[in-house]
Amino acid sequence: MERRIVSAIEVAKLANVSQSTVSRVFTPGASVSEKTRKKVMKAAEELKYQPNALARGLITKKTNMIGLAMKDIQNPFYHEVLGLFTRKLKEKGYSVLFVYTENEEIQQEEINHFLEYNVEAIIVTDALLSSNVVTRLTANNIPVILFNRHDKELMCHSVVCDNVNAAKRIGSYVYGQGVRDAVFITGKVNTSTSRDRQNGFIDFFRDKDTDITILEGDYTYEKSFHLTRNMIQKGHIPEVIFGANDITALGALDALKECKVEIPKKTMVIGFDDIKMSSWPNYSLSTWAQPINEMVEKAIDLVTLKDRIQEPELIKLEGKFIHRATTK
Amino acid sequence: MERRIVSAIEVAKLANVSQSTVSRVFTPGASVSEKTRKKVMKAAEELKYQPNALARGLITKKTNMIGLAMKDIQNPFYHEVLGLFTRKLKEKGYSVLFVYTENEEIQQEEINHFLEYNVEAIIVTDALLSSNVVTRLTANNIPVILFNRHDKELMCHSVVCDNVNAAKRIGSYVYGQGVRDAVFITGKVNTSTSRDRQNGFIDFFRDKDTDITILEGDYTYEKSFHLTRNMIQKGHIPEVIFGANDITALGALDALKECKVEIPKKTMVIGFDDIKMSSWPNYSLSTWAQPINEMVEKAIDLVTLKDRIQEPELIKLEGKFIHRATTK
DNA sequence: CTGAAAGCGCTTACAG
DNA sequence: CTGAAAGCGCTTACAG
Repeated sequence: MERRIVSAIEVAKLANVSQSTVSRVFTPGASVSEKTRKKVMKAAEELKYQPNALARGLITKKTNMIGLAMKDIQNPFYHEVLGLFTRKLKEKGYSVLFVYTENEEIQQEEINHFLEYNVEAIIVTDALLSSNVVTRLTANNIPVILFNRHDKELMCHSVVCDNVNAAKRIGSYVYGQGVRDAVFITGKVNTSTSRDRQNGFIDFFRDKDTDITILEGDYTYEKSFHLTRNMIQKGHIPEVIFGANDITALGALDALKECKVEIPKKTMVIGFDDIKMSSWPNYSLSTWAQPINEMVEKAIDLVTLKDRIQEPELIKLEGKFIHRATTK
Repeated sequence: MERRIVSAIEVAKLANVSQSTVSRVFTPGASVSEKTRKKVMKAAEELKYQPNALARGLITKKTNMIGLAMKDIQNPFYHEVLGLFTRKLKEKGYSVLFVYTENEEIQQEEINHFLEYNVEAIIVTDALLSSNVVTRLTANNIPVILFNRHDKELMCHSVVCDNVNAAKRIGSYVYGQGVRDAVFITGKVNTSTSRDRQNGFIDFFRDKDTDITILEGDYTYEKSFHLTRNMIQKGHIPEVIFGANDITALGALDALKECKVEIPKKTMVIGFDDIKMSSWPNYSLSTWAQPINEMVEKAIDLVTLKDRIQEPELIKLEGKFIHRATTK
């Protein structure tokens, strides 16, 4: 049994107009008389007609599809991001062609996928692209947007939270609380987010009388949990642990709890992202909330606005500190 | 600047063959001489040619796109499900057209979206469809698969974990541990998953000397947390709390902890799904692991196998109990 | 405002 | 094994 597609021709016959007219009825802005429009709509309804987006895309070269690539990780932050993108793109009439990638870098294979379907832009979140992939895409006039990542080498747009500044302000806050022994647990060190947060934090303390210890994590809960526990078992109990993201901070928090360290009295814990779980009573983690609504909107603007910016643009947004039970 | 698409014609010119031949080179199984194939491939490489999936889909009526619809919820279980679907579908050469829906029921609007792009099947997870939407889809010969939901009224396939039986076995386990006072916290009561788990649990205890209390939750952590805390504050501390899913159980667990109830000595806690967080040391939640790998595979088989089953099929898979720190 | 016609980039019988 | 041609379902100048 073949899938039967009702075409504009059938509607045209039923409505006694030409196929062109049917097409016009379904093209916003085309001139059709009200009478004709009604006649056509009635026939279309009857036949359950629906314009074929493929045929339309073929001729207009506007597919209304956006490629979204994401790396497969545990961070619920990206789940929220995905939800926002999908919804807001739909509002603007775009569909999302979705790809999960298992590699740190988006592969040519996945990009080809997008290319075959003629997506109008590619949004990459929590993953990177090699520069020749970007070059190729840009040559094809397909804008690429890095979300929550940036890379100076790459000729593409980026939308990020101002991680450096956020980390500085966190540093300033804990210093004000009297902290003289701080730990930063990194995420994956090759990510700009982890680097920026680390640099901002260190930078604030540059000429202060505070010890900063950097522990190399990988954005997983488990790694962070073990790093923290090891540190405590070696006798080092810092006054604050700042995790490169919430998941990292949560791992540290649980390790502290297991070791019966008083929180926040003895040790404060701060994360980054403000994922849903951080607000759970059991955790009540202080964290930096990324302004993901605005971030997603900016990203979408970059791909949908009429006159696209050609120069790679780096958009930084602020966000804010959320004070909960793990800070004084 | 227009997006320029390299077409088969350009490749044909460069390789000195007809456009049909170029097409054949890119059609698996078509007969082309090795010599011609090489010549064409070389030209294609040079021009960075890529067959246009839209044009191909238009003529073959095989778009290789699968529509995936999901409701916007906090449960990381669905994040894992999404990841598995995307990866496994890609392996089989399918793309995923993704839609998040905010409503309990997938709307006509979203389905139209899928229809316009001529998806070959629609997979719906954690959401429902109205029966006339399904009828319309089936009439168009587009198979619909409910994942982790089922509905007898609907003429579509379903892939679920055998929730009734799993809940029975959980009942049997805790009864064996001497439990005579059990609480079940439901999820959204209009979901088959919550209903089945509840029914299985109750069913096991039908003629046993055990009190069963049903608390109506909604699959959120917060609701479950408050339900549990209220119950404890009223003086009712049951011997086991079985949550309709892990998030629900986690909410209950945190409430118990806050009230200093000994776990699992005084009260055991059991969830359902085995999301990643359940294995975190701080929680170490006992739960029922759904066999999501197999479930996803079965679902994909249903849509990709050559001779599709016409009769709506309900596939039930077992899964297994994961014993952790919240049970004796 | 409306119709006839060309064309988007492909696949696939049909010949040879 | 290969080419010429028809056609998938649409949009869009071009006339009228």
